[in-house]
Amino acid sequence: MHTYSQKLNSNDIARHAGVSQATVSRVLSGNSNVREETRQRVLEVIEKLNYRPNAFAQAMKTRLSGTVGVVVSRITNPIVPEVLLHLGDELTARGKRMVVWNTDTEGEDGVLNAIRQRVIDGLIFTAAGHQSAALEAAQQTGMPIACINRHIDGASFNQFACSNLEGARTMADYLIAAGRKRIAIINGPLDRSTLADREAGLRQGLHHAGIELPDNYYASSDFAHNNFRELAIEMMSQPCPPDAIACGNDVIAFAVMCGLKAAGAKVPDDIWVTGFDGIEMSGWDVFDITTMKQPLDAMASATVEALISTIENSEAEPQLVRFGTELIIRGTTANTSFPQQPPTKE
Amino acid sequence: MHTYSQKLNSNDIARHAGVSQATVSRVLSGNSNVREETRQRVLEVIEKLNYRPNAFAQAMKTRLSGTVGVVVSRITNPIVPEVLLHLGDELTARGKRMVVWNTDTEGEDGVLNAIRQRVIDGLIFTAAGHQSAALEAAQQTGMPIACINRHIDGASFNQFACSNLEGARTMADYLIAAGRKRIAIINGPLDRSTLADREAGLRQGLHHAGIELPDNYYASSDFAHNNFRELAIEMMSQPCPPDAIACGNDVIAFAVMCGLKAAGAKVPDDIWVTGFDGIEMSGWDVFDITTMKQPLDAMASATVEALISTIENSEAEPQLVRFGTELIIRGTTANTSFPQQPPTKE
DNA sequence: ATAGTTTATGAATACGTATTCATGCTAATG
DNA sequence: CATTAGCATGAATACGTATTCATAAACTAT
Repeated sequence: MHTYSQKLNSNDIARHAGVSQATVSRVLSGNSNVREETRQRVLEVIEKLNYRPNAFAQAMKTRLSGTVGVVVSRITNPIVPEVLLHLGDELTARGKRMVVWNTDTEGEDGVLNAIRQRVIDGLIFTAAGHQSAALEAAQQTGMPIACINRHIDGASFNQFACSNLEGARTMADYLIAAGRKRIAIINGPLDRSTLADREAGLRQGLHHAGIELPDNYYASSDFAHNNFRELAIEMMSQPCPPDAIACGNDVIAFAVMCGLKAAGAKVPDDIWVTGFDGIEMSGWDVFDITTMKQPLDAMASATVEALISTIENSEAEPQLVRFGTELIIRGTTANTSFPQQPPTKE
Repeated sequence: MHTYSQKLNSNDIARHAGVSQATVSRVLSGNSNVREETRQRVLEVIEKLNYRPNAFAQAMKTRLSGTVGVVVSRITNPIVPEVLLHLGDELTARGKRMVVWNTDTEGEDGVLNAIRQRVIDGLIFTAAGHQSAALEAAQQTGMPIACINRHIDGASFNQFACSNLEGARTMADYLIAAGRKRIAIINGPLDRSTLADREAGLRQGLHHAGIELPDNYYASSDFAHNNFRELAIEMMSQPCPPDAIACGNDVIAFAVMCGLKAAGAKVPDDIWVTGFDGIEMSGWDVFDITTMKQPLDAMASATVEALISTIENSEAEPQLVRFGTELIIRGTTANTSFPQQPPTKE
């Protein structure tokens, strides 16, 4: 067994500094009831001997691990690493560690064990379907929870999402204002609140403009690149194909672009395409997709802050925070003039 | 402070089962010196009361956390989530947790603290430049280390990479056999061993075929999408542009494709493009890039196995394992006939 | 049958910290 | 000046487990 032996503990520091172990502990925890002179002496010894407190002993006493779990459904979905990037930054900046589980392939055993063993102080869930044994278990055990980029009505934990409905509504308004008449929707599974809300926003915009959404202009499918690709090909093979396809997110839009390429349809000459999320890749000029950008950094920051404050003070009441989105007009749509709304936190 | 109170400890179990706490501990650790009847009785009580041992107390005694750290340089680089996916699967399957640090934006403080505090049992490093304070610190403290998708000569830890040189050599051979005459290389920073080895392999192939690599057919740059895009545009604006561009990896190839599109060059009619890595997106048909696929799952599996065995038994001597790669011919090159070598672990 | 060995168990201890309780001390209040 | 309140500190304890040591019981070999 490759372990190590801790050279120093707080007793050693105490001895060297001529104080008791309790005082060392007080210095380290920032307890104010320590004479300044004593504090300095202890800190000097700590510095000189390069002492670090034993995290496990601390965890055992405080029942806090300094670690936060993040549950993602599919880490290879390009938006996920972007979310993880911001969450990780924020957590590290606050001295927390981030452990990640990818439930799509691993299943939920890892998270469930961590919850039961209480080796994490809190849990962040990202977008996915509603059913989750881990989410239930976390709630039952009273573990602090926060959700980012997903939303469940009446939840008892903090949730941070963008204004999916309003953003999609704006997207629809934009397409309509730009003169698109035959707008189609290609979307993913509706058990994802984000996708459902966006679809609702798009439909609202169409309805408001008095535009019909015929069945043959609507398609949805499971998450698999080829599915959306095929849907796009089918969509274009109709006698009267649409002149715009609004997609539930950027990744779907990528697949749709592939399908359009295969179908020989020119973007934006023959048809416009829009996404949602504003992930990095959407700006690559093979895609160059008009999209609605989520402020992931602000959302992640708020998520972490809320989770930590829940951990530190369970009194705070749970809330749902919506973040404004930003329309980014790119090459998959031809009209670049539309009143942009600044991204705002509501 | 939102903590919890552990309802049960091993003493409770002991009392209920009519044994001592030591025996409960023995049952849990799989110690064989326990009568079968006693073991059953204890297990029943554990089951009935739904008891879980306190992980922090265990960690304090055993000096093992059950957690492994993974250091990535930039998590939004699409190959990284694929690596993390496999590493996470493998670690979870072995009952370990995976904590992730993204040093590109966070810096190395998080890892360094974890190393000094010894809250992880081992560390996995993925591809990046050579200099790393975390890698040094981990070595100094004797923490078990494994590297995946990178390689340093004479290292004192296990390393798992694919045959970058041979793979790239095969790629060059393929291009040459298919009749390409003016082969260019666009590569990233050479302090990454993977990219340096691949370039060496490409050059070796060209040299062996007696083909010159003029300066104006070689370009390298930092990792930034637009850089590679510009390089591709420049490359094509020459009086006598190349008829193939071999890129250091798939992501570079994506950017090059963007540049070629902007430059009005048709792929594969005017020019061929190849990547390396075989990441998921390379198969999307907007890209459809001919590439050399790394067996990331096997590599991740071996990495985790080696790390854990290092943790469990520090005796094993460090080794460098190379994995065979697989040529995947797609739409960015026209010739589909080339003797494929099966992916083998050497 | 007797000495020796293995097996099964419990009592006791150690891991390293945070915290409570008790205490001597200083400063403030009347 | 006497009393009180607050401050700074140490001793002792608890967190929950793994492990060592000791011991009794159950075998094995002579």
